[in-house]
Amino acid sequence: MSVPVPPWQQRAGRSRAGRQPLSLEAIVGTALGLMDREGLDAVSMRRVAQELGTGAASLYAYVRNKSELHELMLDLVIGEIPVPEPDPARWRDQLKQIARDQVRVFAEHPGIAQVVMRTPAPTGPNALAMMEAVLAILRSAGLPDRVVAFAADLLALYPNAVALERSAAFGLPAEELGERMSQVERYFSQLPRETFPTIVALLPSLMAGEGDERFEFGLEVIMRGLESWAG
Amino acid sequence: MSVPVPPWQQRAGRSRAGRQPLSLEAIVGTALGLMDREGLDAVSMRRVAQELGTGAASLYAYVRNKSELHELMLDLVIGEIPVPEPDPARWRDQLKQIARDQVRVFAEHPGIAQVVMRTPAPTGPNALAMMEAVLAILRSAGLPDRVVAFAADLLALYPNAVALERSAAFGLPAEELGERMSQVERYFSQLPRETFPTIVALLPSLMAGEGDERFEFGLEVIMRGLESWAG
DNA sequence: ACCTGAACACCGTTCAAGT
DNA sequence: ACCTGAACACCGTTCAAGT
Repeated sequence: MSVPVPPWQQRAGRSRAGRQPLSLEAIVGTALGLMDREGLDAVSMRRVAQELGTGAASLYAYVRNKSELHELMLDLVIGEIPVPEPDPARWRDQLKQIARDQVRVFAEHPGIAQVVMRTPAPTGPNALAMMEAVLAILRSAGLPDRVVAFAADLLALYPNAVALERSAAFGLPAEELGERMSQVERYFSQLPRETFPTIVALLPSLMAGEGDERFEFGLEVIMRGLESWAG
Repeated sequence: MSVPVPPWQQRAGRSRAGRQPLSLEAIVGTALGLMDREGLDAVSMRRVAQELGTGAASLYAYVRNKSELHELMLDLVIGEIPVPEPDPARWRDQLKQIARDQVRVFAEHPGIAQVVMRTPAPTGPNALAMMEAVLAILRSAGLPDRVVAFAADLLALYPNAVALERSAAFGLPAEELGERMSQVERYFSQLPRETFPTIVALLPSLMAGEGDERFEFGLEVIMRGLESWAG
């Protein structure tokens, strides 16, 4: 039972020396893969290190702390969002499409939305490239500088918030979420009409609409609002 | 050094029996106080129990798990947001004021914004009362039912997201945040003009505007967007 | 019914010691 | 310079045992 492992088998498979040398890229990539498979909570320093065949302490040679690791993961994900060439004639469509792509890419990496809201101002290279494009598109629409700056904020915040809302669902197992939603619907339909007349009256509309329909509505509200400042 | 504590002093001060009997109200209130003083991360089952002079296991007689505790805290906070009587003539102002009050109240309880985005659909009594009021105001504006339902979503999401963004800042000590912001500004001003022409050109506007000014802009965008559906 | 201590299986981060 | 094991001070939740 306690036969020593022969040297040529030691640290096989998961060995850091055997598989891949420790590097920032390997750490961030491993962390991202772990998050994709098991969610953000699984991305602990210990688990990431374990996947790389080392101990948690070794990671601190490459990242200051766990939130720095999170921010590096975020920029990698932002890099997957396509960045269009600004076309002044299609500014509304282009901004909407970026927002849609962002929600889609974030949905492919459940957990990253939790990171983005904790990051005061994403400044990775991919975040900067995205910011440059959004600002250029808004500017080409003939909006005043200050409106451009504030609108860029709003246009980042909204898809982030929607992705975050959706990823909260991903935290739970699918059946638990479905159960919760039908519980909510049942609960709403039993509310006293005297105290909550509007909720009861609007119940069908409140439950209607897939996620995408609601998201598209929000995008359209923002676009119509922004248009009112366009010259 | 190891003199036994006399019986009449045992469990004094923090004693559950002496101070307050264990109850759902006591648990949620203690948890909220702890969050206000030390942030959401401090609200562990163990810390809350410690403040009540008991062990973590005892809390499980009152709440299913930590996230149920979080949701109870959330409804208590939502209860602090003033709910207006719907006045059809002032629907824009009323909706804006609710959004402002929500951001203000959430700012008084840093950490609660993190809870709200993890809660699929807040259904506490205070959340329901707020929802009823928002739906009634939107309906009185003459918006179609489906627009009312979707707009209520959007009008909850936006202040939540803004509060969350601001509370991320509260996680860090104040000087660290200030340092980070000026680091960002310095970094932005050093970006190559060829690669990031729009960021560099808009730098003053990007850095301008207090939080409230940006928040008010977003509210105005949403209101102007919604108006385009009003009959 | 309500409460408890102890246990289980985890955390992030630091640090002295090794190569 | 890079890496490591061990330690420190924590977690949420379960469970058998007590009152």
